[in-house]
Amino acid sequence: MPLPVITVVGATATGKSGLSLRLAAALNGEIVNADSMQLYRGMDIGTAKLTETERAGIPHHLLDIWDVTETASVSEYQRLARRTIGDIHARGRLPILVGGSGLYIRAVIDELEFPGTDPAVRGRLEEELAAVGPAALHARLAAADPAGAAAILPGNGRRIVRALEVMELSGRPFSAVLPGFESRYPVQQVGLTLPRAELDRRIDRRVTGMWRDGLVREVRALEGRGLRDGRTASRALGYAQVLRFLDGEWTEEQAAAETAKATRRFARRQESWFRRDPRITWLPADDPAAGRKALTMLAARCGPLKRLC
RNA sequence: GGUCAGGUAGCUCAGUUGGUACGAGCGUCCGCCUGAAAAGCGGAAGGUCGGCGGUUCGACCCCGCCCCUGACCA
Repeated sequence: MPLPVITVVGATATGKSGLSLRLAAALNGEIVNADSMQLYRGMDIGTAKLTETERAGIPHHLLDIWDVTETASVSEYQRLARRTIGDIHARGRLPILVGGSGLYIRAVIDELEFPGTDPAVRGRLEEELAAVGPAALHARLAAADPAGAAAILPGNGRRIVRALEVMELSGRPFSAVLPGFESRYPVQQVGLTLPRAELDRRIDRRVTGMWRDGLVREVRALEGRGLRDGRTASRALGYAQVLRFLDGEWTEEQAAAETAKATRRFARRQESWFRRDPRITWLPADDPAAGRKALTMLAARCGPLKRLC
């Protein structure tokens, strides 16, 4: 019989970390990070990673496992997270998956399979993309896999390349592996929401705080460890903007303003991603009783809490 | 007080030498999404073209007056 998993999701700055601590303490839980950028070592301030003290003795998993030069991989994350969840279950405790990276969450809790990748094939397709543009590649995809092409907009070069790569490597249409919402674990998902105005205020406050806490210094240090070569890490919110400041392209004030702007945009995308998952139960993040309500909700859904759902 | 420039979408600006505003970027809202996902891609809604009068079949574009902004001169 499969064992349960709790998730805490929602846009950035809604208080997921805080809620997860509360749930972990009350439910004999351990926290599994599902934030794609907190996976990186040394990216602390800009990712609002909980400090050791803030973690309050509650075990946190999958933080600081990648070097900033490594390209992120959902597939690798999926493997690690599932193994971690298995370990937590084996200890008789409750895994709480927390983060704002929607695809990462789904990769863990749903039946998603990621066909392999091949640097040579990928590289060749990317060169081709640069040469002929996305429309031509999209046409080719449409000819081979109409359903797959329909799921990707013609301007989205990156995803077209991946679809062609999957077809070339697997010999199957890309559309053969598109997912539904089939949970792999009995999962209870808690989502935190905020009114836009309040969300934006919190984002501004958070960005200001990051600058005050030394984000620029952190980026400088990471630069020495190859941040600029990192395909994923160098594009992270805050980090990308500080790099442009260090390049003299932007003033420091501009970099901060652009970070807040990009973060607002990101938060909209997160909401739109999570919104369509019907399994999520949403709670207002600005409700002081949100934590208690989450626990009540979980208790109602799962029966006596001691039995872990 | 005078001269000049300018007042067009929430913002920054294009544009028509008079014939229903082709607008663009940003913002906003919405959506998409399987090995880069804090990435990538798309759609929509927004305008009495500063105000009032005049000329004209017809004015955002011409004329007059007024208001506002900026620069310069006094």
